[in-house]
Amino acid sequence: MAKLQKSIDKRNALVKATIELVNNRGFHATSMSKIAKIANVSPATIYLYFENKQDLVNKVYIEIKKEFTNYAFKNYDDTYPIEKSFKIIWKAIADFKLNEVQQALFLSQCDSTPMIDETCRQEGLKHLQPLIDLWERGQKEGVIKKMSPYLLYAYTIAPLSFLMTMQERNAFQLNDKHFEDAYQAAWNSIKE
Amino acid sequence: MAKLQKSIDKRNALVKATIELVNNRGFHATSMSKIAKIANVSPATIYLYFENKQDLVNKVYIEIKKEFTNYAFKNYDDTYPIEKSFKIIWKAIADFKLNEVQQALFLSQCDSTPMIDETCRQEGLKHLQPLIDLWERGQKEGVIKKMSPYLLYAYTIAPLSFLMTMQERNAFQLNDKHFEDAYQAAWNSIKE
Amino acid sequence: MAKLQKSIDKRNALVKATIELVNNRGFHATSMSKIAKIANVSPATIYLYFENKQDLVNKVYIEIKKEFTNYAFKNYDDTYPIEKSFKIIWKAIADFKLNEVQQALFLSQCDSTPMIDETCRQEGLKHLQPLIDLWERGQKEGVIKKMSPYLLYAYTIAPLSFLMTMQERNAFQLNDKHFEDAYQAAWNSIKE
Amino acid sequence: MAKLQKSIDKRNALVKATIELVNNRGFHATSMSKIAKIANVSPATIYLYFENKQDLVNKVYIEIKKEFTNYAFKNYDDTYPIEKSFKIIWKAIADFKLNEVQQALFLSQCDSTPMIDETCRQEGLKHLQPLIDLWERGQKEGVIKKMSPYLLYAYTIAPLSFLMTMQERNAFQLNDKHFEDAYQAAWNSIKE
DNA sequence: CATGAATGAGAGTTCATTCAT
DNA sequence: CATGAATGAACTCTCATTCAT
Repeated sequence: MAKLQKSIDKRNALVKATIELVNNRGFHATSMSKIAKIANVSPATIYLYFENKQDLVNKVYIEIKKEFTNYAFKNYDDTYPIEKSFKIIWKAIADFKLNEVQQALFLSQCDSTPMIDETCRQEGLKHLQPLIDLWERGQKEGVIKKMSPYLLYAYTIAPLSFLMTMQERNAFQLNDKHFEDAYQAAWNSIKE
Repeated sequence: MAKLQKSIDKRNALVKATIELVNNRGFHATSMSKIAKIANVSPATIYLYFENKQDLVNKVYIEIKKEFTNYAFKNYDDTYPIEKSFKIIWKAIADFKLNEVQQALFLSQCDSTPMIDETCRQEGLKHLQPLIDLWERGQKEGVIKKMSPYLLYAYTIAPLSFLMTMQERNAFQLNDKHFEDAYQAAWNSIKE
Repeated sequence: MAKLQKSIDKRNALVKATIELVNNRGFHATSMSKIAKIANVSPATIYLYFENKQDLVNKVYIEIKKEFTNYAFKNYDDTYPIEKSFKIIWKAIADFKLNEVQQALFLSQCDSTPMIDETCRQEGLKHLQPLIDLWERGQKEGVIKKMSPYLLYAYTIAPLSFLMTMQERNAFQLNDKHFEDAYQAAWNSIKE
Repeated sequence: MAKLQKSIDKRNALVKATIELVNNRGFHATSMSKIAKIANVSPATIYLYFENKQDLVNKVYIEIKKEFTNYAFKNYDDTYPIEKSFKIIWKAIADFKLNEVQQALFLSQCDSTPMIDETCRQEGLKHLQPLIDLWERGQKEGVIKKMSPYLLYAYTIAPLSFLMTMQERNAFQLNDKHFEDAYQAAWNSIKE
């Protein structure tokens, strides 16, 4: 195998191991040596790819956040009407949270604890702009309620994080009906 | 001062210190000696009141959760009509998250990380039963959509946690208009 | 044994172990765990008495330097004539270097490497003032050559460090005749 | 450029980097990778020229020591009278310590710490033989005091190391007058 | 000849917890 | 009831060294 590929593989293994451990045990119980063991490398090797533990978790956060936003807007086309556009994005985000559970859980934990540098968090937010823009257009067209985008986010996207967490903890199982109900609830809460 | 009172004061100081540190630095950066220092006691003293670190954080979680549910239902009276009842509870919960920010933030962090024992989390959930019951009645009366209570919670209460976190990070400032918008969004998402 | 005494004993054991290791292996090969092992305490215990490794070695340096100057001036009385005074101090210093070999070697190593903070070194120098003053008086009385005190020190005290090091390395053995020769050489190099 | 020359250049760069780091940071803070970085080579390259870290510092020591003795005796001619000969050698040594400060500081640090193998130190001493011989002749002619060569060295050469260190630390600045004073002090301490 | 990637071992330091007082 | 001192274990991170290329 090419040297470069081996490098990429190792880095990926480290990222994966970090996510897995933080999700299952929490950041406080995620040590560099555990990460190394799961990724099948020496602890010292981590420091070839990341400056230190904080840098590791920061970079993982940013990368996963980028994956998330790419996923969210992958089918989005701003020529569609507002509600259709919103539905496409909302479903994509819901899909991400249900299919890429590990990544989504990791983001959720980062977003509600002080384990990530503030600057990284800001960085991660930028890529949501298309959704904000869509909402603004929707408000101008009188299709969407005139509320702060924070409220719009709180009532359409944030609930998905909650549901994903519950599902992960086996509290309940999301089925197609739930999924449809959830979309209706989201749309009802923001439509004019 | 009575000996008993001094004991209670110390325990309270420990609980407060734990919340403060977990909120500001995160669980991973909250050490027993830091807690002791902030609470103005010796590290050894913690072990007079709590078995170990896990027990400390578990007990703090349960206590705050109890405060939270007491607060949520303090004005609730199950003879009122459904929507009025829901509004009372929702507003109480919103008040808690806006006024008792430290406690609410702590709960939020506990609920989205593996820092609390699963049994404690279950324990914490039980006290929400009156709200579940209210929803069930509402559904029977045809006032509230026939959705899983997890969905109802996701779309009415979970958004408040998100908004509180944003407010805490100075991302935005909740005013009365937001507050009213938020209630409408919550109600719209679950009303039949 | 009293608690305080046990504390003092532990600190002393740490200081002694540090000197021993730095002398025999060098600063680069003196690890905190080796120090702890020789002092018969846990590595963590070191940090009850010293902030970190640098602080440990800084403090040891300053303490030994103080012992050294106390020793140097213990029989000194500034009413004696210049040469008698000088001889008393010189002999005291020579005695220190020959009798308190470990301490003297440690100082010597600190003084010719960058292992000590510059401020500590300055601090250590202050206590030599009486010797500087004596030389100045001697120069005014025309008994001592009008040279920089650095030169006076270089030709009277510095040679003793060299001889001590040689003796420690078993290169040669200082006897009474050497001792007398050395004093004469020192005095000849600075007398008017 | 010839391949051989490039090799020599690399080795020289390594030697220079080692001296620089040991002088400025101390042996304890001089790592192989830092040496490599400053010398602009890969860490692995060091091991093409030196067996390991100890071998590197040993060899640098011996080489600089050889430069030092070459310098010391470069104008020496054993047909001159004793004092003239001594003066020539002393001034050469003083010149070395003032002009080749980096080399001289490195030797000084090696000579007062256990960072060099004992055998290397012995090796380094051998080349001083002409000075020892000169002193012996001087003693036979009754020009130089009948003292151990260790004492003669201690009072003529060792002070120069002290002065050089002080100058390097900006404690004071050697001028021509100091230089002359120093020679007189040296000679006075050993002349019959 | 030269290297960047890799690593086991060990560095300094902090931790949760205990215990004599 | 309360403590400061003490510690073994574990932490993050760096080191000297090796090896496939």
